[in-house]
Amino acid sequence: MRDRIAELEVGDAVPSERQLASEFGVARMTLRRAIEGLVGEGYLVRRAGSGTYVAEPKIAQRLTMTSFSEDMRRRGFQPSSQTISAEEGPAGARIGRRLQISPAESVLTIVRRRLADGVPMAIETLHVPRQLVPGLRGEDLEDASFYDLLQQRYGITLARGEQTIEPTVADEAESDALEVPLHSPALLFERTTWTPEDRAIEFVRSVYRGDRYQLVVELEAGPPVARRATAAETETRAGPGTDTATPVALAADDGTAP
Amino acid sequence: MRDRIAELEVGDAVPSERQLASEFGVARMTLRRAIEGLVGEGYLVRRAGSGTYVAEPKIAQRLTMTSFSEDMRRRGFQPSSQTISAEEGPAGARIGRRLQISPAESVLTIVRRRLADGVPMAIETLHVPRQLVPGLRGEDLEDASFYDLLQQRYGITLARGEQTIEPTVADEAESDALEVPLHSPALLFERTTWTPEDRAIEFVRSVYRGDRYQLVVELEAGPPVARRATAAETETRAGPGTDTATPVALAADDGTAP
DNA sequence: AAGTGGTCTAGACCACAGA
DNA sequence: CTGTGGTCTAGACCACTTC
Repeated sequence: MRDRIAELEVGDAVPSERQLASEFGVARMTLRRAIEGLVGEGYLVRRAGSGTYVAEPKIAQRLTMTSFSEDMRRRGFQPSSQTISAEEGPAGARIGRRLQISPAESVLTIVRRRLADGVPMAIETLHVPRQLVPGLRGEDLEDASFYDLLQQRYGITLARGEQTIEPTVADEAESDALEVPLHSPALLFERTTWTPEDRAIEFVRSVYRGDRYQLVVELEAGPPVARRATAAETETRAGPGTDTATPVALAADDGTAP
Repeated sequence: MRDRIAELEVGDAVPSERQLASEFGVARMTLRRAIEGLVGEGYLVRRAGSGTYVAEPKIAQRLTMTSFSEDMRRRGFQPSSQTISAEEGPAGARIGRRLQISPAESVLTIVRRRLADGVPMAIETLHVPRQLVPGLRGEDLEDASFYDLLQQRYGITLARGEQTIEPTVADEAESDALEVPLHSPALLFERTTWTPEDRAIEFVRSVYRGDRYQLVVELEAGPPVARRATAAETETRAGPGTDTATPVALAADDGTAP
């Protein structure tokens, strides 16, 4: 199915469900579910009564765990990367806790400067349990992709992550590296990433300069007004109480009704 | 279906699909789709081979356009709100552009201080086209919900919004109101919200104090490695190039495969 | 072994788009 | 009017959980 639509241009109509079903030798309902998946991923758009079409590449094609490089390209910049330092040592209490390993276990710490069109955008400090990436050196990450390396050299795939975002100001080292004045506004990101088996792979701390980096987020109205009202809930919460939307901003685009 | 599961406790097993189907007098496939919807909304969880269960109320029950109040309650605080000022006047170029109205059209501007457990958390400046909310006064929003007002008094529902997030530092007025030192790190949110008919309803500018407010975001791996590769794309983009995940952080939880 | 969700089939009727 | 997607039906087999 993916191969089939790969041949089409944006805006082209996909053959009808009935036609594709007989072409693939499956029932229409079965083919329908395949299309549903592709619609959910943003590759196709349905128009009732008319047909199914190849979708415009979305500005935010399901922004899930996008890489720095891909994000920058989408914004129209040429991404690059400089490894500043690479060290190895015991995790310590804080990093150990984040990576769910013993504080004594060895951790590889790599600091990279990320640039867009040659302009420094962020300082990224990456911590990885050493035993997960034997042989990895700092230079391996020069202008390269850590996630690709994980996948290709170590066979590690990532499933999910949790990230916190908070404002900060650039300290001396950061303002030097980012080439911004001392105490400039900046965004601090901290992220932990896990494998499908719930093993923590990395803890990353990134400082992005605030004058050049902005998060853009699409909001969607929640499900109907349908709410489950168990006895317990009615006690704890005072009610839905929707007033002005709070900035906790997540887009969920699953193709179903808003 | 919603009524049916409303009677159950968290963790309870829902009757089997076959049973519910005959109970409602529909085919199993039909009932299945109903359940799919509820799973997508986070009310139910399926366990293959075992059954379908009433889900834990999620920490982030589909974080879509959550209100300040609801967000604060979820974080365990008691939200409140103080209207600082309410003025009316021509939109001007900037606000007019954001609200897609003429710069001469009258706009209601309301400044509110948002608190959690009595502690100032944010300063929120709300701009609404006057003609959409005739009779609305600043006091109406004292400890009240703007979205509820829109819905109930004016019959306006909201469909989607777009929001930008960037770091900033508190200026004099902001640091006074937020009770933080001058030039403390803060988050600046700017949001425009639309109705289902694509009419802009509000433009909101919020400054959140950085020491007490943090965004937490769950990341998900994208769709398989399947990518559409049209000729045009191969030219423009240098390739997928996944390296370290960039902080553009959106959770999409639609219950389908990651 | 029985029951569950997951998937598929081969039909059917509907509302709507488009010529 | 024809073709399209949207929805529903009444079965079927599978892999899995649970006892």
